[in-house]
Amino acid sequence: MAPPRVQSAETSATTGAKSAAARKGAAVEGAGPSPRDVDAVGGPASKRVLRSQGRRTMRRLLDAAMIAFDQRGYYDTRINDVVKIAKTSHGTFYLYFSNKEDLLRALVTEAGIDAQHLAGALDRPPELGGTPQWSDVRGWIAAYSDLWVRYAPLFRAWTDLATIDPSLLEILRQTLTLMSDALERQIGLGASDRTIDSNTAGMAVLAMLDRFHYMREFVGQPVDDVALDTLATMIHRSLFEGTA
Amino acid sequence: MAPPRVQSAETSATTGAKSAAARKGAAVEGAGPSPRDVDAVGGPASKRVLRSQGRRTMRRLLDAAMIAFDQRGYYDTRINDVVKIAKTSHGTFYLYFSNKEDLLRALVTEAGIDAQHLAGALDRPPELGGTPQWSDVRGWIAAYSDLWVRYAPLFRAWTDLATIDPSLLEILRQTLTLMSDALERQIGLGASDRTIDSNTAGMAVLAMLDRFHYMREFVGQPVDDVALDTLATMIHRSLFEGTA
Amino acid sequence: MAPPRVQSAETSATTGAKSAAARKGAAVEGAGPSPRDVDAVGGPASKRVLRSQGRRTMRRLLDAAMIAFDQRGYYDTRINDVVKIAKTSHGTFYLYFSNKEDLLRALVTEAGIDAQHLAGALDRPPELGGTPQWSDVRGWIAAYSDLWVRYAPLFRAWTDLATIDPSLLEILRQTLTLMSDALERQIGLGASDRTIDSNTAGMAVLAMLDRFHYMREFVGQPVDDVALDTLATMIHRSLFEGTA
Amino acid sequence: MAPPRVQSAETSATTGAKSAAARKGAAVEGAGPSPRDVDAVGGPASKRVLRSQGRRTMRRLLDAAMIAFDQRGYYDTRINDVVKIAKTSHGTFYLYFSNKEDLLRALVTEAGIDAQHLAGALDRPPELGGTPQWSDVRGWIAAYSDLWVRYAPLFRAWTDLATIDPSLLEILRQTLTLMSDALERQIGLGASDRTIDSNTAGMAVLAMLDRFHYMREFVGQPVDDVALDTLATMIHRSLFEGTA
DNA sequence: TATGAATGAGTGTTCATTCAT
DNA sequence: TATGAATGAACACTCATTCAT
Repeated sequence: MAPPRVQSAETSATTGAKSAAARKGAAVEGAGPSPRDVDAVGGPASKRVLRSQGRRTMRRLLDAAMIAFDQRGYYDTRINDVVKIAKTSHGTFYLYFSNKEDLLRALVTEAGIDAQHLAGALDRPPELGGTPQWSDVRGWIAAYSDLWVRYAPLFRAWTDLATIDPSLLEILRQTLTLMSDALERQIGLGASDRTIDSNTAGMAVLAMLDRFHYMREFVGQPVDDVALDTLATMIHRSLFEGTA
Repeated sequence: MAPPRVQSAETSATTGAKSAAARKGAAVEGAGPSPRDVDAVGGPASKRVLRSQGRRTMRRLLDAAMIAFDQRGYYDTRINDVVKIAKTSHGTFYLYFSNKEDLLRALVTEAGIDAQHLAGALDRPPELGGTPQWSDVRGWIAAYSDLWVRYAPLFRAWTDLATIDPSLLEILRQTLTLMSDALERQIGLGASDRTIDSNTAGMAVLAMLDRFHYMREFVGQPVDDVALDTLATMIHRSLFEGTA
Repeated sequence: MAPPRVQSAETSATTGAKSAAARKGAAVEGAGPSPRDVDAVGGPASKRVLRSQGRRTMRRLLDAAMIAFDQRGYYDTRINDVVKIAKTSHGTFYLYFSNKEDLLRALVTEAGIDAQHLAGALDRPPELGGTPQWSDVRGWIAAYSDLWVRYAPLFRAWTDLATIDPSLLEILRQTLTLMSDALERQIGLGASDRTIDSNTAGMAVLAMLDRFHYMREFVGQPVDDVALDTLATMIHRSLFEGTA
Repeated sequence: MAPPRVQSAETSATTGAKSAAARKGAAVEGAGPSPRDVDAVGGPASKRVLRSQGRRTMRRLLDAAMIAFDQRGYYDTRINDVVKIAKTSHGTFYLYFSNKEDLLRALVTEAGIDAQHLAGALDRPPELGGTPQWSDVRGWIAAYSDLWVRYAPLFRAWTDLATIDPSLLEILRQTLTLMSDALERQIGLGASDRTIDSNTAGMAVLAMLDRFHYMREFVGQPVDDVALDTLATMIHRSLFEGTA
């Protein structure tokens, strides 16, 4: 029914960026959107085995939630908003999720899985071996950008998600660490000098990528290829230049 | 949840960083914590002219709010929490602020003023003229770090603040732009090559600094001098190295 | 305070008056209590489509409000009082009305509709054609009296209702004008002399009827047939006597 | 300072009516506005002996209340509104009145005294002896109209005042009875036939006069001489015509 | 006598969650 | 499996009244 993504791939600014990345740099395989079929999330809240109708309803609710969070933010989203968008009823919601938090957890888990794929993809030797090249960096960035855009409502709300419940916080922390560590290892490959602490650097790169997307959106200039190229240059210079 | 991090400058983790910065790099003058006397905020919500007692109560409420936001986040803070911390009554709160949002606006305005001071301080020629040196960069970072720590609860909630009301959003957008532009100008001083779009770079630096603080706090390793040094090196390399 | 006077037509004090009127004078057809079935008020506050259960609950709330307004007056009635009488919950109330004002508007609208029926019934030629006879006048009075008694709590509160919100004021003004104009036309039928301004006279008759009911109730002598007969005589004399 | 009347005599529609009445009909002596000097209301709430400054403050509060009631109605008037208009402070209010009701009682008492004067004035033989003439009736009406206009905010709120507290209710009932009885006696002077119950008639006349003023104001056409003349004719006809 | 500040009981309203059909 | 209706705890906000100066 409704497309599972808040922004359809066709209109997404950085999807363009991504395919550009595929040309310009090395694509990070496996980081693309995992085909999100109806079974993707087992049924976080219920033990019930879902039949196909049930699975469809659940998917509708998840997608609706994503739309609602995108429009009003997590805190200002009411169960009411979600069920209205999903064109279902209040009671039905609680057939699939035990509460709002549970719904959120399901979404974050989905996003976490995609993020872990990305981390896994990062965690492999550079194209030409040895020190990562500009094109490698550009590839990471493209992949991250894609992820960000796909889950923008969750990324935007990140800060608050963390305060909502411990289990959520744990997912977030693990995902963050996973990606940060993967980056750290890549950075370690090239860092000849000891002026740079690769642990710090990994997180700094992640921080920049994450917040840059948010800020650009905030000031009304969504990220484009030019911007991503500049980021790639900055990161490559700061980490790998002169280490040849 | 998070430890109450709203503290006097003397005990702040990164205050150490700051004084270190003063030694290691060039301090950015004027960016230090403006002595926050009782008159700082005129009286954002009320037209009432406040006498000294009234001003003190208002200050108590603002400080209490900062503590409460720090402990539970904006959304989970109840007016009740604020007045309890401020040791005053429910009714008194509404004597000074028309609602929670209004209170938030007052705090954000305060922070915005400090941020503008910082932006102003950034906007001056490097110590030795010409291209900014590592010590200059280290100075910026120290100043920003200080600001972040002082207003951590607000910075953390940034994303959501923006969704709360338009006037708030405007303050945030202006502040962000101001700082980003100041950085952009500094970056323009050194960028000999055109591979880097200094506008993008300015925001990227800001993004990195902002989110890095949040992430480190998030994983339980608050920012320290070592980290800030690494950031300085990364930024300096990415923007000014080889442009001598 | 005042005895709960919201009763079924069968027990109403002036219903006696009305049936008396039917004997003594010409009944004003169509002005009787329209059978107030459950669908009477569509659903003033909500866009929700109500099923039969919902409609019953709404009716319960409307009736309860009438009782509560009768007992304590509009201003001193708490939502709490209404829901207690309706034997429902606080939350349910807000499912049907957006607030106390909205509830009031629904009631006034209902009353307005009945009043318009009455005005319509007034607006027809006298029984014998030509100048209205005493029995015609007695008929008007009986009909009005019935209306007043049925909606006594609203009539009593009239003055204040007008100050509550503009939409309410508009309903009231229209209803008043409608009835006043209908009377004016009737009066015009008989007024041979120009000493009497029939516009003024129409409103004066309405004023007398309305306030007389209130005052008698106020001094503890509810209106009876004797009183209504005297009123009929006064009005008939003042407007139509000697105009044969 | 502020004129003690809500409408100054010069601009009042029916003050014109009154002086007209003085020409057209027989003035009802003693019913004019009693000169309302500063001592008029002793100090209903406090036992304190007021000095001249205190008396002035009290007067300011009473006048302010009248203005506020006129603008927003009794229920929507806050102590705050009153003290703002009186240009005094919250605390001061409670120096003179023990609460809002007390303030209201003071005003109603004032009005009650004026009304009793009017009733007394009514209670005297007609100008020419025997049956009251048109000019007598016109005189009553003029006097009543004056009273109504002067205390319009209270007359308008009448219905609700009655529900506020028993002592208020008592004042109102007495005043109403007093006037109604005076009228009844006048009517009795002329009623040759027994078709009319003079008790009913007295209250009916009062009812008409009272509500007519309100309704005309309500539809935006304040009472004028033409209207009062028509009322006089109607009342005279209904009660005294053909009884010569 | 006057005043700005403080108080807190009382009330309206929201909304996640459960129930009955 | 789906739904409209019902619930009530939780919270925001008001405002008459008291207090301290």
